Amino acid sequence: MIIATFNINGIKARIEALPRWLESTKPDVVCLQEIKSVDEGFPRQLFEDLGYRVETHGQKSFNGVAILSRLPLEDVTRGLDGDPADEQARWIEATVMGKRPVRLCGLYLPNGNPAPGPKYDYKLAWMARLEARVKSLLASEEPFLCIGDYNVIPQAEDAARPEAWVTDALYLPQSRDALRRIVHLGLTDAFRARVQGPGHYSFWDYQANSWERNNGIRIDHLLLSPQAADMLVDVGIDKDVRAGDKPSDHVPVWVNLDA
DNA sequence: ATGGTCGCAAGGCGA
Repeated sequence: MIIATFNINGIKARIEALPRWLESTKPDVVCLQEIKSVDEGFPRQLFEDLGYRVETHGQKSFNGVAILSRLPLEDVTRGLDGDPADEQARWIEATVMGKRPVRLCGLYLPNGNPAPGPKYDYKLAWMARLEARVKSLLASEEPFLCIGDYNVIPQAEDAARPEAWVTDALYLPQSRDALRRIVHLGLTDAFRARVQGPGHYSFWDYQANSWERNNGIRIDHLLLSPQAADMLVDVGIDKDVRAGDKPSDHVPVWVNLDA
């Protein structure tokens, strides 16, 4: 089963590029981030016609996450526990009913810039809530994945120019510590379980010819529970998508799970 | 490099 994460940076702008990638890759399940649309504005018919069930958790203009799935989904929930006042659409969960049911969490972690400041405080608070949710899921002992745009560069090797990010919310020690704390609860970074070394990125800024210069960062991650990690067959980054017509600034990252 | 490029949505914010 191929499960992917893809920050599409606006569903309306990706109305051609997203189906093109789905048709060429045929993933079973995709978590989307930054749909930048309310639920009613999401072009669900387009994806249903391609064989996907569509579950959205949208918001006007900003944020917004969704799950596309060729397999049945059960127990879909929206929103991350821990702050009832939080109205930003950044979290969706569902159980994917394949050979073996897998709990799937799709997330769009806050960017946090500028740091320090209220946006950075929100990022760190959101990561604390994520940590609590992961602890709870681990206690259930069911296989699960937390995948999406984490807006965190885990290590220097995950940036082409780490020195350019030292004061950025994506790379500040507090951000990296918070992510490391979550991973060390017992999760596996699927990409790093299979691929070592520098030069592997999932985002290239639209500005300053970042793509042409390969000035990228790896911030889109698939974290697997121990039971899900045991099912890991393969991983990949669909880098070529960034060179297509009207691309997102992120590319899809995927895992093949024996599930 | 107090810009540079996008998306949403219709001016300015977010990334």
